[in-house]
Amino acid sequence: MNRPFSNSGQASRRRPTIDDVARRAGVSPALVSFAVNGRPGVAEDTRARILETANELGWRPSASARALTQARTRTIGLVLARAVDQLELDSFFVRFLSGVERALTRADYALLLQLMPASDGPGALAAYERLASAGRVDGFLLTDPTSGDPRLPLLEAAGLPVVIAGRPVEATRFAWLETEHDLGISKITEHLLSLGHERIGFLGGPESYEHMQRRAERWREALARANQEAGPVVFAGPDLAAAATAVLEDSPTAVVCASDTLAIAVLAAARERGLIVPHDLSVTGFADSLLAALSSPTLTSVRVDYTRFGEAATMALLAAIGGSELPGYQPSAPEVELRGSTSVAPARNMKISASSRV
Amino acid sequence: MNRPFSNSGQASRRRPTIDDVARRAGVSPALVSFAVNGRPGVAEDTRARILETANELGWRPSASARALTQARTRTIGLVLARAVDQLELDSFFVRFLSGVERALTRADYALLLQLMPASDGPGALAAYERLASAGRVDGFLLTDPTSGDPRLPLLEAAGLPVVIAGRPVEATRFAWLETEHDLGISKITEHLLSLGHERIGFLGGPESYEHMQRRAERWREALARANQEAGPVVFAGPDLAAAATAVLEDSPTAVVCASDTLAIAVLAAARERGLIVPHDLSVTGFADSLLAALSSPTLTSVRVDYTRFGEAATMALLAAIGGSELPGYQPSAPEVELRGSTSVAPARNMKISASSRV
DNA sequence: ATGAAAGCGCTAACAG
DNA sequence: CTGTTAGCGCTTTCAT
Repeated sequence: MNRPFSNSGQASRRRPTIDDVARRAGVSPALVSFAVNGRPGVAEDTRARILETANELGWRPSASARALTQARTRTIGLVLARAVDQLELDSFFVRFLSGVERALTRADYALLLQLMPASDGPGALAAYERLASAGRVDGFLLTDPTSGDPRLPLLEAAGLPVVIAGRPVEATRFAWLETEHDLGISKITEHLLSLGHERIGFLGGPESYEHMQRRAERWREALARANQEAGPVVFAGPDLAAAATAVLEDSPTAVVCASDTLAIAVLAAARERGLIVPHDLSVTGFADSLLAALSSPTLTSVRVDYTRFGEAATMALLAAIGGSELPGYQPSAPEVELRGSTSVAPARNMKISASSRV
Repeated sequence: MNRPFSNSGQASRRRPTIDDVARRAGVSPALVSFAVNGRPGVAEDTRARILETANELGWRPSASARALTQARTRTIGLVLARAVDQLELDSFFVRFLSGVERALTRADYALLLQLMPASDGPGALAAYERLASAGRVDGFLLTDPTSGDPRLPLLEAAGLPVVIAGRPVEATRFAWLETEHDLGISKITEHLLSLGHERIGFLGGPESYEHMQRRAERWREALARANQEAGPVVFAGPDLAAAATAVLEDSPTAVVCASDTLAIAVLAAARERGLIVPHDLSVTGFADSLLAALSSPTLTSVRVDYTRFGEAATMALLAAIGGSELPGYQPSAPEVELRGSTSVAPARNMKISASSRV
């Protein structure tokens, strides 16, 4: 099936340069530069003539030349170190990315994306190092901060602007911002409590992630507030199915999952165990992905606006790069989307739950 | 939750330049350049000393400066114009991307990724135009070719190397390569036929995509070979649920879906209709995503090696950029992964299907 | 084997 | 308002 037709296109006529435009418009290159950069001090008609000429020639300033003179590439870097299987079903990244792009496009910036096998920790570090020392990007967006995150010292040494999308564990001089994702866990746990569940488990992703620890914490706190003992806690490794099976071992009546994917895995594990969801077991997801609406049963899940998060993080980074005041970010509260995977606790199936605080 | 600690890091000491390295090593800048670029004609010990000095200073050639002199950015562009919801559950892109990155990293190239709302057709075109005319990339990778694809003339005019990941509908001078994804549809349709199904429907994604048309075609051909009439055909728009409902209207006993997501939607629609899968209805997916293994029932699906596809496409593009011979690509045959969503046709539930050709 | 010098395409003082 | 002159950091002839 590999039948290339011919050569794949050569840059025949060379791209026009600012000199071509200047000559054609009968002005100096400098004036062209001023005109296209919207600087004051260019006669209106001259500016118009210049822009028109530029258009005729299809000329735009070369990003490379510009990068050299301004010491700015108009590019930011994002290194994603997660297993392909993980990324694939994780609505976070796609949504986050689309927010990033939205902010970037407005500012005429571009995104340099580097994907890395999650296993390759040193590889990811090297990627940051490479991009930074070659001056390929003006700054980095960091996601998934961990405790003892090795990227922080590396990037502080590199002296590039960085914004962390998430909450750094150790102190850092980098700006960071975070959603109220953990509030979603509090809410959904409280919801389960209000349904009468008395044995609520927690299934998280990799424990090294700060956001996973925090979600577990919120779950624990919510139970504590209700004077309940914590149910089983499992942090999943690569084998989601095994983790899902493990969390069910202690027979919880409900499991709070830190992602929709994990929740789907629990649904599958429950089925194998002969449990009917939500009759015998309530399960909640996180992220409210398309998955949640399509699964069987549909998934009660937490919705967080990751697109706006990506947008805000990017705006913060652009501000840091430009040396301007960091814009504020007021995260919207996560919402619990009630669907078919949750109901009153098994022992109380006959009762009517009076107060469903969500 | 937005509590930046302080300013987000300024480039304190300026990055070292080639002159710094040259001075420190007691040679000329030119020699440093030769040394780091592995050119012959540099004494071994001199080269060693230079490289060591460069390392001490943490110096690497500036990508911007290099881009200017070599008229090459070492960056390729990929513009993705799909709705976030679509991307989110589509294993194609993540896998394809990871293949792209694999090839890129080896060649010390980087990826400029631009995400676009699918709705914004002109926006995507403009994105190509912007990246090309600013010389931000050395070439483009195109996915999802459509009939009358407006990107082709635009990019041919731009004179940049392009490789199409997919099969262009109209003739183009760009190289292209394609998986044997459609063979997967033939296989899976034949499998359903071997199970005795006599009313097999097809649910595809947007019909404008060449690969969707082709899959539908293969499905139809497989039925024709078996002297069967084609069952219902639906190409889904944004509302997957509606499309899934529509394809079930004519009561097929099996539905071949062009993606796992569509298949999951059919599972949901079937449930609503009171159909038991696979007892009353067989459903097949495409892409063999994690989803297929986690859904309920698990999904019989087609596995295509999209990672290798992304890698091959990228290698082809790099070859085109470098002006070297295009490498060959021998796609591996897609495999059908049998799972719980398919079984013998309802009318023949009592029979034993003798020959399961997969 | 090494160095000097001229650009790559643009922007940024500084003059006029 | 507009043009001239230097670079930005690197690569690349062309000498030596």
